[in-house]
Amino acid sequence: MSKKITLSDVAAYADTSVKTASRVINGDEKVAPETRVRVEAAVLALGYRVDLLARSLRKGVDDVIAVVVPSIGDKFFATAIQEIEAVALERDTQIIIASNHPDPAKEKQIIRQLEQRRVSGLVIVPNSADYSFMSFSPTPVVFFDRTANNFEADVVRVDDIFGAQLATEHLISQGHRRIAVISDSLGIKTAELRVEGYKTALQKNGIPIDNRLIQMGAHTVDDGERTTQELLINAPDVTAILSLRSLSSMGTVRALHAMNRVDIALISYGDFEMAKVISPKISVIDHSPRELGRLVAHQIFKRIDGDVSAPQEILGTLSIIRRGSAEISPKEVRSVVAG
Amino acid sequence: MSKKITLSDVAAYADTSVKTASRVINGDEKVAPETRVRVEAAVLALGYRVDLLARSLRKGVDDVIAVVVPSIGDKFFATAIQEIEAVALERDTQIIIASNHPDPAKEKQIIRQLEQRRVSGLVIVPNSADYSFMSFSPTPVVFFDRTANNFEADVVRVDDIFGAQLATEHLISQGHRRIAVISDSLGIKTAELRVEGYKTALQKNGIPIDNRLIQMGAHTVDDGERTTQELLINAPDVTAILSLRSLSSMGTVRALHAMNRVDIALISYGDFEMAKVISPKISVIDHSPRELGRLVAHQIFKRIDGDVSAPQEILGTLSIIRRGSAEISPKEVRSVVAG
DNA sequence: CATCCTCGTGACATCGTTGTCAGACATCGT
DNA sequence: ACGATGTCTGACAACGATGTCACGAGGATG
Repeated sequence: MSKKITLSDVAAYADTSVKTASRVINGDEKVAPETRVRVEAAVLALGYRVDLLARSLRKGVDDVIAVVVPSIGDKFFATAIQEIEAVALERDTQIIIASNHPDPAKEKQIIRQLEQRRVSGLVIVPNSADYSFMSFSPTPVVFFDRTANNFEADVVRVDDIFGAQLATEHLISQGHRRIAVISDSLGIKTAELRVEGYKTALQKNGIPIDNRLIQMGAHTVDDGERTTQELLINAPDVTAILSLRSLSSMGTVRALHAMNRVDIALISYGDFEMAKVISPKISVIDHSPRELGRLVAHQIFKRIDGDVSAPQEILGTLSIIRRGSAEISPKEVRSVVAG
Repeated sequence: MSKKITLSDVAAYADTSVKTASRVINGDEKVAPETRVRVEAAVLALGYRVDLLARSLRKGVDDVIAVVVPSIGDKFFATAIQEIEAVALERDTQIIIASNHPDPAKEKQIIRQLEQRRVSGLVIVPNSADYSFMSFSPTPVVFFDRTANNFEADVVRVDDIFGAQLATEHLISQGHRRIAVISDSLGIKTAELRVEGYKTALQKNGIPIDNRLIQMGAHTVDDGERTTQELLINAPDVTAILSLRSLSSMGTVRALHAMNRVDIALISYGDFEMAKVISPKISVIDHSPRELGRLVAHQIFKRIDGDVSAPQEILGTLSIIRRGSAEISPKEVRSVVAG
C-alpha cells in the first residue's frame, strides 16, 4: 500500500517548507502566487488530503457536534437530527449521534467520552435526573426538547404547558367536559408539563379535575392501546381524549377502532404519519421537528462561535392541525347514542 | 478556566514518567503495583481524562464509524442506525452519521472528508452512480441495503428479487392475475431488483406482463396516493397491488380508503407502523432493519479487526407477515360486485 | 563470578498539523 | 543613502498521546 501523503511530502515536492504548504491549503493570503501554484500542483500530483485528526488536535477542538437522543428510531428525533445535519453540512461539521443510556452512570460516561473527543458542541435531550456533572465542561451545550435538571444551558423546545392547554381548550371549545388524558410517566419533564397544561385548561374553564381521567405510563403503542381500553371501561362517560405522545396515540387509535368508538374525540400532542391517513384523520398539536432541529443547530453554532450571553430558552412554534378527529362535539355523540 | 490536564501533569503528580503514566491508564501489565497505585491516585486527584483525539492521531485510526444513509428520517434507516449504535457502544466506538447528497460530487466530498477523519469504518447505503473513487481507500467499507456500482465490498441487504417474488406469488396464490406494482424509480438498485422479482413471479406462473400495471416514480406518500389513483383509473380490472416501498404504501392505503376500495388486495414491501393499526391490517414483506443493522455492524467490525477475506454478500431474512390485506381473493370481489 | 534474562522505568522520537517568531529581501519615504 | 515598512518564507516548538529502545537493578544460571 502507498503510504500516507503528508504536508511534508507536498512541501518537498513543491520545494518549499511545510509551513508554506500549510499556508496554501489554508488559503493564507501571504503567499507568493508562484509558490502557491507550485504547492497546488504538488497537492494535485500527490493526491494530498489534510489529516483532520491532526488538525483538530492542534486546534484544540474537533469540528464535530454530538447529538444525544433517547431514541434515534423515534421519528421526531430522527427528523430533528436530519435538520441538524443539513445545517452542519454547510459548515463542514460532522455529527456524532448517541443514545441516552437508561443508566445515568453509563450516560455520564458516554457524555464524558464525547467531551474527550473534544467535540465542538453537544446537543442533548436530557433524560437522566442530573446533569450537574457537566458544569465544568468547556464544551457548549444546548438541551433539546426538555429542560435539564441542575444545569443551566440553552434549551430549545416548545412550550409544553401551552401546547397541552391549547389542545385541551380546543376540546373544551367543542363542548367536551369529560376529557381524559393519556401520558407517559411523570418523571419525564415534558410529560409533567403537558399534564400541567391540561389541568390548567380545565381549571380555567371551571371543569373539575378527575384523576380517573388521567392515565399515565403509556410509553409504547401497545401501552397506548391497553391504557385506552382501561380508560373507557373505568370511565365510560369520557367524551374526548388528549393523547400526549404521538407514539401512544397510535395505540389509542387502534383501541378506538377496535371498539368502534367513532364517537370519541381525539387530539394528539405530536403529529405522526398515520394521522393523515386513517379515518377520521387525527387532529394534532404540531411541534415541527424540522423547525426545532434548525433552531437547535443554529443555537449550538452560535455558542461555538463564541456567544457567551446568558442561557436562553428558545421556543419553537406550536399549531393545531384540525383534521376532524377532535372536531366532534359531545352533543352529537349523545344524540347518536340516544337515537 | 482551569487548563487541560494532560498525562504529563499526572506523571508529575505521581512522580513518575509520562510513559509510565500512559502504561497505567492503558492497563499495561509491566508496572510495579505501587507505581500503579500512585498514578491511579493522581488520575483521580487531578480528574485526568485521555484525549481521544491525540490518541487517535498517534494510533492512526479513530474509533469512530461513519454511516451514510439517504435519509435519517426514514424509519428503516433510523432503526438500523440505532442497532449499529448499540453494537458500537460495546466497543466504545462512536457513530458519525451523514446523508447521501443527491449531487454525486458532493457525496464524494463528504465521504472523502470522513476518510480524512480516519474513521475506522464506513457503512454506506449507495446512492450515487459510481463508488469507484473509493478503491484507494484504506478504510473498510460495508454497503448497506443495496449493492454499489463499480466498487467491490461487503454488502448487507436482503434478496430483493426473492422478496418481491415472494410477495407476488403470495398474491397469485390467492388467485390474483391482474396484479399491479407501485415502485419508485428504476435507477435505484433496490427498485430495479424488486420489479424484476415481480416479473419473474408472473412469468413463472404464466401470467403476462402488462406494462400498464407497472407504476414507477412513487417516492413519497403523496406520490403513492396519486399513483394509486391513476392506476385504478387506467387499469380498472386490477385486483391486487404490490407496493414496493413502505413510504408509498401509506399513500396507497390512503387512496384505497378514500375510494373505499376494500376489494383490492394489497401487500407492502417493507413494514410500517401504520400497517398494524388500520383496518384491514396491511400484510407486508418484512426485512427487519434491526437484524440488518446488527449484521452490518458485526461485519464492519470484523473488517476493522483485520478480516481481509473476499467481499461477502450477507443476506438478511425475509418473511411474509399476513395481516389480512393481502389475503383477499379476487373471486370474493367479483361475487360482491356481481351481487 | 561472569553471564543472561526479566522487570520496571524513562528519554526521546513520532503521529500530521498549525502557531510563533525571526530573518531575508524588496520597496518606500525623506 | 538610510532606516522603516511590508511581503514572503521557514526553523522550530507545540498539541497530547504512544512506540522504540536502552538502561539499571535484581535474580537465575552456568
